[in-house]
Amino acid sequence: MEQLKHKLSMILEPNLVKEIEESGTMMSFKEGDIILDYDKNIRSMPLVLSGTIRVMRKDEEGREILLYYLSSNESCAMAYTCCMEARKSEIKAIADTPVDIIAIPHEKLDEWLTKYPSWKSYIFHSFTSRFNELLKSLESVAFQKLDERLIRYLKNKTKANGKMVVSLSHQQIADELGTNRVVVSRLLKMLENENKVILYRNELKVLSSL
Amino acid sequence: MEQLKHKLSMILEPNLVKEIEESGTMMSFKEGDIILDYDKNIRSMPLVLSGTIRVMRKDEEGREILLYYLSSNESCAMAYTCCMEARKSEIKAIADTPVDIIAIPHEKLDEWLTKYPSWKSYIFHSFTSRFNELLKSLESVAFQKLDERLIRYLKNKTKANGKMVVSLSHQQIADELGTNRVVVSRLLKMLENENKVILYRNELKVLSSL
DNA sequence: TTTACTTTGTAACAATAGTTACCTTATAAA
DNA sequence: TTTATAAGGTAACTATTGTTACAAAGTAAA
Repeated sequence: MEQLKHKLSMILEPNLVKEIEESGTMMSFKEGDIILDYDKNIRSMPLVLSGTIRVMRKDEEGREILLYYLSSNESCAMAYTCCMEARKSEIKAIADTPVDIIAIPHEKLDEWLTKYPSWKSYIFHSFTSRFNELLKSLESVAFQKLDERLIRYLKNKTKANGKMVVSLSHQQIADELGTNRVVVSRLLKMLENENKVILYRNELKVLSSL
Repeated sequence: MEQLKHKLSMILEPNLVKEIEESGTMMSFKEGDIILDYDKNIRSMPLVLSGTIRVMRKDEEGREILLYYLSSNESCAMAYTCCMEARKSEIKAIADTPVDIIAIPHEKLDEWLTKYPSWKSYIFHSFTSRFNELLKSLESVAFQKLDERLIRYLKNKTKANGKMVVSLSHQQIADELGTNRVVVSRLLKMLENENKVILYRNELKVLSSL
């Protein structure tokens, strides 16, 4: 709780931090836990205290795509809009590492917007960040070849999680990139031959040369 | 001006409409005019009264991508975030048809957010819409083949502009889809053979069978 | 009416990505 | 330890998209 106070006080005004403490709910998740799922009602917005959350979206044909990662002090703009408009979740949020969050009840989201200027800036800043992440993804998918996208993916992943080991099977990586396993194996093997990664079973290590 | 009043009063509260009239600036653009350009300071946010605006973004390598179209009563979330954070434009907005807008000065954007609930809903709703447009684009680029993307593009374009004629060269279409001219010519010719479009020079007509 | 320029059509080929099939090697379960 | 299952490696092939080159036709300028 002290950790929370300290982290948030860097960006939010004291009275607001106090209110967050009072009305927010601290929650912890272990790696792989589903924090939000499709079609559930969203009644609160998660604010990440520590760890990394992976946010996915599913299209009409059931194909999933990775939207972005949320790390410390970030919050989910998509969850926010769902809360505000009382819509069901169109996203899934999964703990990519062990995660601590504080869940803000939806009534407060709106109330604080008019009450605390720092909350307003924080929320709009959050929207801007998510927009930019999405735009970068869009550019990546539109213009980059798969090998470049894979490299970008691995870099993002290691950066978000703060460790150089990516604990995923080739199949899982393929799913997140929207391609298939054989292609990922092929490209990863090439990266290994270029001494940019080391491959293990269900795991790979990203080297600094990547 | 009466047209403006009527359109906005459907979604915004009367006092706010009055304020918009007082502090907003009406502007008209003809097809092809640049409404906002990269690296310019954005001091106001456009709210579209009539016509269609095409919003583009350029990546580091100078490649442009189509983000979305804005039609009647819509506003540009990207411009909004730029205004709020006093950043330079990262987008370009072009009149896709003759366009009337009302430009809202940036001081008001923030002020109204706390003052008028309907403005707050309107802005958040606008963010949500733009998010969803981007997500659809992302899904389209990630999962659809080029022929499907071209069809989606033509449908969007005709829907946004309200006419079945698309007045663009194959080269311009290729640029917006991030591919090259020969590919577009090839695919358009196939669509013509399937009686889904009719091709002319610098123009094509979308048929109802598309 | 020449001339120059732009747009479109098309063929031939190259590069990239996706698919199928099958094998080897870990790992977990019985 | 045997067996079953999951993960990864690789080859061969197909499909899709991108590239180059060139011809034909339309349009605008001289």
